[in-house]
Amino acid sequence: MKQDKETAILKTAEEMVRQGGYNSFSFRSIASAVGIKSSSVHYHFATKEDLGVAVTKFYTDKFISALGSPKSLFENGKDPIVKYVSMFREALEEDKGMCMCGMLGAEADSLPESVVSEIRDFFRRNLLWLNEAYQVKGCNSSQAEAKALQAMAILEGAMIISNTHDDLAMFDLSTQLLVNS
Amino acid sequence: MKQDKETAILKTAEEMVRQGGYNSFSFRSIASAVGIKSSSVHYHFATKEDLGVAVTKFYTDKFISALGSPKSLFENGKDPIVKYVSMFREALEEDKGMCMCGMLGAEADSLPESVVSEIRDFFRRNLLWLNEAYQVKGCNSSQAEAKALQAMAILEGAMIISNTHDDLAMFDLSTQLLVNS
DNA sequence: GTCTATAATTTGATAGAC
DNA sequence: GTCTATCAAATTATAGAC
Repeated sequence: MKQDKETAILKTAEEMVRQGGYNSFSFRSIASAVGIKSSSVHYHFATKEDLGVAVTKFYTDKFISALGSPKSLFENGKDPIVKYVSMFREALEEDKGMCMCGMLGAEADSLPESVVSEIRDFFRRNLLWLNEAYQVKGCNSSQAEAKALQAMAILEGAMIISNTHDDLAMFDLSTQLLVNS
Repeated sequence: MKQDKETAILKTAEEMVRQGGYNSFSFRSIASAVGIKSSSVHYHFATKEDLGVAVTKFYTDKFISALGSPKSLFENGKDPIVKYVSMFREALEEDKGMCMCGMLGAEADSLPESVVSEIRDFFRRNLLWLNEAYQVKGCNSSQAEAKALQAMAILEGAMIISNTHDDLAMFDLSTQLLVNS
């Protein structure tokens, strides 16, 4: 696997944000984890805001890519919503903490506007995906839009509760309505 | 309204946590907002962990008290779930940011265990309330337990999404299944 | 690209006067 | 209870050598 320093920095930042939020990572802690000095992190990302924007884009692109298209999932006999739920579940299971944009969305009031803009882009793209998924499953456009938002809310909330209690069963019970329908 | 310094500190801390999380408040920022010096804040709460525990208890007690009992709400012709949803909505509307324990729950992996324990207590007491509410509305014990958890998840997630977009309509659409049933 | 060194600020926390 | 004064550590960020 290709692993240049820039990617290593982004991966480390992602992990730290998902466990403790925007204020829980520092240039030094990332540098230390990657095996370089903090000034070298600044070489790749001039300011914390720049790094915040970059890691949010990094996370969103990776997440959307891993999903595939709702239509092709459906055509292969897989329920795209079940797939979507399992993506969140795996993130919890691997002990990586919260959905990064759920975490940052909670902190939005205290974050730079450029970062908030990227968080919104995460939700916009994910809601589009879910909307398409519900239409593939037979919903009309207006039903699909509402269901997409409701699914997103359930998943973000389920992550919070499950993360707090370190209990995957709470995630499963919270999201069972999404999986059985 | 009685407003001793200790309460003023807790109120300020609550507001800051709800907007930016555990790492977004400092002894100095609280002191400045309350009109005292940081050493005086330390007089009331020796360590940040102590203050974190205290503000979480403060928030939970206030939240539960404001709810009233599901049974008496129901007997007065009010749907306890509708009341519960409106409590979260008002918090968003007054621009106070996230549910404090939703915020802290997201950050749980990086918080002192004593604080995490209080966050869990918030969820435990709220899930008990919701459980009772659904039983009052006619659910059996097992249905009520699942519905309580699902309602909590929807509300926490709806707050994240609505907070990110600064858009109450997204909260309303996310939670409409709770209100219409 | 990475390093050393350092600046300027903020942080949690303490000692001791009043 | 609140203050002044202070500390040690951590923070974001920059300058300049290699």
